Amino acid sequence: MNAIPVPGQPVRGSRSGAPVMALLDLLGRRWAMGVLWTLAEGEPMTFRELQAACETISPGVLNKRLAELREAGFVKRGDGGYAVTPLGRRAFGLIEPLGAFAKDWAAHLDGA
Amino acid sequence: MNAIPVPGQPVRGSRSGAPVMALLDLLGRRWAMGVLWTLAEGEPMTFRELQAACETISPGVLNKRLAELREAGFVKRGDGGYAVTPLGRRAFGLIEPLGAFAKDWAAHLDGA
DNA sequence: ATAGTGCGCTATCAAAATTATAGCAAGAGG
DNA sequence: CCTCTTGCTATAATTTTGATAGCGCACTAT
Repeated sequence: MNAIPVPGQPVRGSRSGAPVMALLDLLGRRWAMGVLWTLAEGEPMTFRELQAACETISPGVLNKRLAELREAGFVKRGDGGYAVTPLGRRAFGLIEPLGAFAKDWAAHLDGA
Repeated sequence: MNAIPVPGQPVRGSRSGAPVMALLDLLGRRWAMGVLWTLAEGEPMTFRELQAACETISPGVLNKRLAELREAGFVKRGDGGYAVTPLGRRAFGLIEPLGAFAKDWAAHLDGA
C-alpha cells in the first residue's frame, strides 16, 4: 500500500516536498476533502454512515482515504465511530470557506 | 472529453450537485490546486513555464487541467500566457492559507 | 528559400487510481 | 443456532494520470 505524502519527502508535484505540496497531494486525492468535510459536519460517524453520507463513494476508496487521513493525523477512530482530530478540524476550517465561494462560483457560471 | 463538474448537476460525490461538491470535484483533480497555486504566484506564464514550474506534470494533464480551470472561469489566456481571473484569484486566496497550515502539519508529524 | 528554434499542444501507451459490486468475519441480539 | 449490523477486503472493469515522442505553426537568422 502506498504511503501518505510526507512534507520533506518528494511528493507528486514537487521533488523538494514543500509542505504545501505534500498537503495538496494528500487532500487532492479523490474524495479526501469530501470525506473530511462530511465527517467534520456530522461526527462521530460509523464507516457505513460516512459511506451513505458520501452517496457514491466505494468502500475501498473510503477505507483508503480514512487510512490516509488517520495517518496524517486529521481523523481518528473513537467511540461512536470516526471523528476529526483538532488538527483535522483546523484543516476543515480552512476548506469550509469554499462552501460560500462555491455558491458565488455557481452564480458566476450561470450569470455569464 | 469529459466536462467540468457543474454546480446543480450530479458530480462525483453528490447526486444533488451541491456547489461545494462540484468545486471539490474540480479542485480535487490531480494538479488542479497546484496549477492554480503556481500560476497565481507567477502570472502570467506560458504553457512551458508552467510545466517547468510544476516540475513533474505531464503536458497532457496540464492541458486538461488548464482547459477545466478555464471553463470554470478561474484561469484565462491572455498576453504573455496564462493568468488567473479575478475569480481564480479569490479561489487562490482561499487555498493560500493551506501553506501556513501545512507547516504546522509538518511540525505535528515530526513532533509526535 | 531554408534551416533552425521555441511554443502550444496532441498522440500514444503504460501504470496507477478509482469505481462498482460481492461478500466475508466478528460481534450483538434473539 | 440464526439473523442482522458493522467494518471492511477482494476482484475486476473503467477512468485518470504519467511519461515520452513529436507535430504544426510562427518567427528568426542564414
